[in-house]
Amino acid sequence: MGVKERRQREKTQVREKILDAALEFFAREGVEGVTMRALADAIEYSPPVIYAHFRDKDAIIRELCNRQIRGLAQAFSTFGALDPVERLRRIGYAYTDFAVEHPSHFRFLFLTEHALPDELGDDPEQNAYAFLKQTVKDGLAAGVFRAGYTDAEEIAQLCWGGAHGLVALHNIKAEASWIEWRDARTSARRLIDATLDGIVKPEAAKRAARPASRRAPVRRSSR
Amino acid sequence: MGVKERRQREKTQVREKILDAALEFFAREGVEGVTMRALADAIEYSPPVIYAHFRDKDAIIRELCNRQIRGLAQAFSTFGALDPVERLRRIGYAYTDFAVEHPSHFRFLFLTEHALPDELGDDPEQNAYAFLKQTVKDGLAAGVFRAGYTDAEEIAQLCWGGAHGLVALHNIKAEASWIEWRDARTSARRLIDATLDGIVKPEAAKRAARPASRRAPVRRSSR
DNA sequence: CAGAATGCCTAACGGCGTTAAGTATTTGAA
DNA sequence: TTCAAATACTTAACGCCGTTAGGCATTCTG
Repeated sequence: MGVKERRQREKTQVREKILDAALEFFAREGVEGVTMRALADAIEYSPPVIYAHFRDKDAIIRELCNRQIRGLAQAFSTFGALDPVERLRRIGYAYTDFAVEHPSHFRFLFLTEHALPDELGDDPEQNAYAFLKQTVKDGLAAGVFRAGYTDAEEIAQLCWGGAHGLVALHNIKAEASWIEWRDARTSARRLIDATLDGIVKPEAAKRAARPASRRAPVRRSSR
Repeated sequence: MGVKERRQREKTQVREKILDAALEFFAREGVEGVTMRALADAIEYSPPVIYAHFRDKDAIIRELCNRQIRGLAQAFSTFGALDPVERLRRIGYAYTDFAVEHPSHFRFLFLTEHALPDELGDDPEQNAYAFLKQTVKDGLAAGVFRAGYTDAEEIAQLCWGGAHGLVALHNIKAEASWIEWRDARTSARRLIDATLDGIVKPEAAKRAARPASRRAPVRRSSR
């Protein structure tokens, strides 16, 4: 009796259709471009069908964002073998790249408040932060930070904040004509470098591997 | 014939009542807590009356925010006599203090996209940015920045981004239980100090006056 | 005192997320 | 094969929202 299996398969297919349609609207027009009625139109069902697959609209967006940020968290983990300072740098770069490449996802995840998922354990966003914090702890153990920086939690927050600021502003104020925006990727990297220079000891920064590719020109323009 | 005057006076009184009520809702619940119907209830008029005073809801919020940020821009201008580096530091501190003290205003101004006012000339937000840029130019003229920092616009954006990041995250993620937030004011100051250390030459940082009050404990907790 | 202008209201429009209620269709067992 | 139960899906609605149309008083102007 493959009935159950077929039904399950059909159900996940519809679920994927919803997510596909949602992603298209979301990437193009942000969270406000995703409406349940437009979604229903796109998948050729009536609106209530969506609620058989997702608790509410927020759950759809969160699923989209979690899928993207999972990749970011995985990228973080590939930096595990590097020197702590260089690892921090790479984490920052990956974060700002994510912000520039997925502005809608970034906005939803880090520029708006939204209810947390029920299952807190395996939230990729949380994992990424935990990885950052672990990196800071490794750095503390290696004594790379300047005098006065002893609290891992605080240092992690400083690093996150340092990487976050510029891409956040760029995301929100990209249309402001009174700012002559520079390339967001390049500026973000410069800010991360400067912040790290301000936090870590000079000799630790020197000690960290600095491959030439790190300062190579970025691929695309900022918008 | 004081009729016109009286009418004008009555009109501005109603306008102020709208703004007062809006500020109360806005400060407590953010932009979503301000609804035209609730506003109408509060001022004891029907909703359409509001449209005789403001083009739309956005204009109300913008007026509230402009009033607050005007104070910030004025605070900036009092730093004009200081050494450029110290001026940058004070600008950053004032910015993050504003973010912590007026979270709803800060969120609307710097964490969400919204239409710009028609009159671009005297936008305080724009003025504040212009002041920051001028300070950077003064710093460039005094040669305080490290090698590689030559673009005033970019440096201004780095400074803004450096101050912005942590308070922005704190504003949006204050409820996230997986972050053990440190005091936002203190952390923001540390991040600003670190970023400046990374951008300006060490001797220029030393040269800048560093009053003891700058590192004094802040007045209130972060929320 | 007529006519114009103003102030203010009720009612509605079209949008949103979400839910209730009902009707087909499909399923699994008697 | 028949029949009840479960499932899939629909239309219609609820209660919000920002905003606007239309109309009734009141007030001002000449």
